[in-house]
Amino acid sequence: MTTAVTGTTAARRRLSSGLRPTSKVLPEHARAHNRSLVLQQLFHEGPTSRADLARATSLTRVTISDLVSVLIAEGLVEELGVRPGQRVGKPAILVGMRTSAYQIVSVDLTDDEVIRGAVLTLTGDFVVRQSLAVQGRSGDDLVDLLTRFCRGLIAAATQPVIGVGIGSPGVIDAAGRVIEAPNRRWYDLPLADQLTDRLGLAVHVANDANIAALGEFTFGGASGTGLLVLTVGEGVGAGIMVDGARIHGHGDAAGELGHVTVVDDGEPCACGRRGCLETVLSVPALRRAVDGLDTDASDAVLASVGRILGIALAPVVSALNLAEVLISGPADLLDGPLREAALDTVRTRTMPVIGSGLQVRMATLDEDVVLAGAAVLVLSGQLGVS
Amino acid sequence: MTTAVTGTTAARRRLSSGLRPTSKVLPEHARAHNRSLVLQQLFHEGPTSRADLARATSLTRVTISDLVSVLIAEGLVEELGVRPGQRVGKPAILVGMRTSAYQIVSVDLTDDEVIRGAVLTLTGDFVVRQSLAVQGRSGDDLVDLLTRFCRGLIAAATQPVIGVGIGSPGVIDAAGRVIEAPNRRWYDLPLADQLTDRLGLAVHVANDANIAALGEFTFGGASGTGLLVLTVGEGVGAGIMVDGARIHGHGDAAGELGHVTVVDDGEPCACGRRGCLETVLSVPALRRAVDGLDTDASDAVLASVGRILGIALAPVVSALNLAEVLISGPADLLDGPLREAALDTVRTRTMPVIGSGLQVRMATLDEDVVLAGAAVLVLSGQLGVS
DNA sequence: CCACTTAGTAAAGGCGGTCTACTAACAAAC
DNA sequence: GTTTGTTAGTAGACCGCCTTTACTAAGTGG
Repeated sequence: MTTAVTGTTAARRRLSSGLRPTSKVLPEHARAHNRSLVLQQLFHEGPTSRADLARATSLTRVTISDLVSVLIAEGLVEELGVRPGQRVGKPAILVGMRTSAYQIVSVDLTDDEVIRGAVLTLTGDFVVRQSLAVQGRSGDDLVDLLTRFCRGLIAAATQPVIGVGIGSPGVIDAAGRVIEAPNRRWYDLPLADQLTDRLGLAVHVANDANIAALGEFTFGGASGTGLLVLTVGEGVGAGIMVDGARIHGHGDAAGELGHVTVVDDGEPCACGRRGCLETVLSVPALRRAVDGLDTDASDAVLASVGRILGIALAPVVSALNLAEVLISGPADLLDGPLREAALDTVRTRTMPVIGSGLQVRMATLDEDVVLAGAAVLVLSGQLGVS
Repeated sequence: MTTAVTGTTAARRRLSSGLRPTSKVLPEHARAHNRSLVLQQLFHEGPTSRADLARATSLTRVTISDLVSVLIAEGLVEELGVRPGQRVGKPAILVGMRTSAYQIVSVDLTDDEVIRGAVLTLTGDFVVRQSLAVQGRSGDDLVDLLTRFCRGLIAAATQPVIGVGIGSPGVIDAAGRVIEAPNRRWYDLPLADQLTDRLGLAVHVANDANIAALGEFTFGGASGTGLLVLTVGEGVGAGIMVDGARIHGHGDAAGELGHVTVVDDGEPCACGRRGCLETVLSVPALRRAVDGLDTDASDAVLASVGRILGIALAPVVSALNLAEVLISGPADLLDGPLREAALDTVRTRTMPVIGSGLQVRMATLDEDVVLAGAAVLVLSGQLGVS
């Protein structure tokens, strides 16, 4: 039964929608993309022959040879001799990324009192660590201090530095402009641009909790198609990757989970409201809650916090169809009844399709997540690798 | 005070992470991209001169002329004569997209009992509507019926059809393969490919609730950088756009909000669990809840559902830093105390940065959201426009 | 030793953009 | 009425990027 209703329903459409900033693409951008493809392959699969690169990227051997020769000339890639193991045909010459020939400078501004920094190889191995007391500095003073700190790290690097990555609390846009970071008294500050000028080196800046997800994705082997990394410290933050990309959000404030109300009429929060996730899940709050309790009682408390967390996570996990939730912070508090209760709660509060495949586990990079994430920021910004 | 801690912390990294399917880019892809850029501009801004297109895209006038001449040859674009209004210099010739010279076929499979379809112009105006009783068909039978229905719509089109868009319940991957749609008895069915073969036309298939977000984005003027469209009908679903892209999720099941537990020990749900969002927010549930109540009592009930919804949405809004939540469904139930309570609840349960900019309003496309969204699927798949 | 296989390179060709230089068509100034 | 200046659009030369085709190089296996 086919009802034909030739209609003239006037569409009430507003076609002139917001910004659509997609910009033009030139052949040279295609080249850059393919170049990144080669580096990505070498980065993740290790030494590979040109022919194999061609097969993996579906580019021709000719193009690969050309790209590789440029990368070799730049010093990013080197020939590693013939591939061992006998096969038919001409033996392949392996080429590999010179992951220890360049280094990355990473800075973690999460802590209010101390700047932590490191020099890393391209594979995320730590070469040098430094830290510096903030001593109450903020605003421009802090930028100056940060600049000096970066210079020190760059000087401490034992190989050429390809860029500087910085993870900071606050709302930071995709260009590395700090929209607001109250604790640092930074408002509408083009931090990445300023530091790029001062250091003469590419500087990338992003929210600390957000890039923790990048760190776990690239160096922790986490999902990428559906990952939430919950950073539990003085406060609670989150970084999310879905469909292979980091989520920024409408106002670049994605991941601000710490101040979602989770307890009605709960404890007062530093933000002025009550019952925020931070009032139960931050490290100080947890320490206070379990202080002086025996194991059983403490486990019960931690499990109850885990259930609260699970209730808050369930809608997020469902909405985004996440594959993994990683928790980053002190394992003695988080990696036990709390984590298990959170997982159970999310599972029971979501449909099987969503919950059954979900993992809730501890982050693998511990207190280095943010430094690792900042390194990924540089890797992906400078080399297109992550 | 700089503490140098030259470290050898062995990174416990697992670089060989999951799939990284980014594929090669050729100059012709760049061409296609730039072509879409031109169409996008014409689609949203209306008739434009070649010179203005060049300025808007930052391509050169030469390139624009070339692209436009191809588009004219294809019949997608036409010259519209000299731009009215005197200015210095040679008068510009306006070119515009021939939005009514081509049509789109859209199908909405949301309803279990009736297939709804339409022929639309490229700007989303309805030209023809048809519907067809399902009469209990499912599985391959339903595919056959759907095929015939599409043929009928294509025949009913008054202009050449550029593609077919289909919105269906269930889990559907990016290639239009139905992973599972239990109500249709479709499991692991390459629906888009099959129909493309049978119809000889590009067919795009995606989850109905997911593409509702696309529809509201393109034809409803919604955000695109942070949008959640909640579809309330027999069930409850959602579609999400963040950072300009639709979210698919790890298992292509993003947006499955209907079966998140929101009431502890609540009503039993069709899914076998209890207290799912659907048990309080679906249209049948709402109708039952307000049946026979006077206005005040009914408003109170609706507001309480709104609060429940707000509690579930708050973590999602925070995590994604959404700009808008649109509710699609019967306005008499949804657009009153329910919507207002939901907005209030989200505002009070999130930090000001997140909640203050948030809008919670009714969707603008009513029961045509899914058809509109399916049209956007085609527009964006075939022309790169949305 | 010779066929076969695989790796890598060289040369020619096609596509896609830019840059430069041109013509076309108007307004305003003299 | 001519000149000047501005803007729109096009033609040709050029460069970058990838492909196709054809080649050389270097091994295995009969």
